[in-house]
Amino acid sequence: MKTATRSKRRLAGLGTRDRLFAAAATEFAARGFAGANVDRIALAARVNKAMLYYHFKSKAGLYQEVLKDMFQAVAGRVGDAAATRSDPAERIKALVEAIAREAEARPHFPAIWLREIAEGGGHVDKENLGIIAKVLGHVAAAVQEGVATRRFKPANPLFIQLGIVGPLLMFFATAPMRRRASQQLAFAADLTTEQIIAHVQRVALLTLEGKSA
Amino acid sequence: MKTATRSKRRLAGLGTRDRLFAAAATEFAARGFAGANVDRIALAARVNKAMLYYHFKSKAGLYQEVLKDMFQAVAGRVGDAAATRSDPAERIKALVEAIAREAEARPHFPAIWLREIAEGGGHVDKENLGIIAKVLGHVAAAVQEGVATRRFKPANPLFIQLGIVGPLLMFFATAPMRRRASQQLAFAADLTTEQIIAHVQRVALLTLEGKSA
DNA sequence: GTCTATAAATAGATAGAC
DNA sequence: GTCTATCTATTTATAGAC
Repeated sequence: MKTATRSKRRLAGLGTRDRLFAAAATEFAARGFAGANVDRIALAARVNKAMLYYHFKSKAGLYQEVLKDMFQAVAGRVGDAAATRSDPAERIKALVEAIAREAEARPHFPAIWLREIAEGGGHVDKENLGIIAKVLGHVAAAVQEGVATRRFKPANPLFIQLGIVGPLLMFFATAPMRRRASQQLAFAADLTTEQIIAHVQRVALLTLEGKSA
Repeated sequence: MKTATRSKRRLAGLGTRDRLFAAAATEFAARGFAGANVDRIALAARVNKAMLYYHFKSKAGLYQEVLKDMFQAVAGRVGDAAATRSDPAERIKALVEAIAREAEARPHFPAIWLREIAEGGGHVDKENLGIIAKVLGHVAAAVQEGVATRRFKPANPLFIQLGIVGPLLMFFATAPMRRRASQQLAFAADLTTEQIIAHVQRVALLTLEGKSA
């Protein structure tokens, strides 16, 4: 199926504002904020460019909406996952799955997040920074409780977080590149979300439960 | 020390071409290819803008030089590390350290690499793609040998690679963000390269040696 | 190799009609 | 809410003198 067709289908039934939003998320993920082009966004949304300014005020305003939506969605899913498990190990596993599922639900999320990291969080306002800190807080709490009950060895929560988010973001973001090189790299082809989830969960728990250095 | 002073010191003694190159690497890392500005690069290099075109032909040409230098340096260091160890576990550890040391030596490397991943490798030409594949090949070879001698459990080399590169890139790239939030996040402050190296080495070996799923 | 001046294109944003 | 036409600023790139 051609890209235009796929994007047409994804846009079907959405109102003008939502179509602009969806097209913008894709454009920002593919090209970054500076590389994104409002003409292209409007074209992809099949909406007049002026509507973009009518609904979002500016390119920057549109980007902020995309960022906010993304962070809130991730934090929401992670918060739910953490709230419904009491066992620290189960909670870590649920956190991993929550992040991975969100990357599936919002395909623009990994690329945009990687770019924000590369940028040093330049576009991340205080509200979004708080959301990120909350996610890290969930990880830290699970680690701390596991350590308190001797189920985990002491570990820096940031390292645990990096060991979860880093591989997940890279896995999803490299999907197009891997597809392109799949002829040469057999083991890099046809990997599923389930597989990466299981792997990252296993690594996280081995790290927390395994013998220390 | 102010930024201007630091950059002035870093540029001291370099020729025009090298100063442009150094300034460009910093600019591309901070803003990405699209966000980078040739006027700003020339200003930071304290060189006339026309010299940029004289030496590099275009903004894109300059970026390609930076990319090529970066990939070759990483691949070189990783290749050396792999060549001088026979034990698979030692080789994995050496690979981790090689990548981390390169991130220290070329501070622009993590951000640029993260951006290229986010972009789906759009600027990565065939030569550079080959270099990346070679690094992944070193990881795959070490994994395979370890499995053959029963020291490692079977594992997908790509997942091992993601578990090494993902956390390392994130660690170095988030350094500025972490510094900004260090008041709120005690455990995220004052982490050293040695610590992240030791951690990633440990995780990689636990993953390869630990009990499977 | 170095610089000034400027061409040429791109792209964000808005006015104003409907 | 929607669209056309256009303004304006920015920015890559080059011509040509020294």
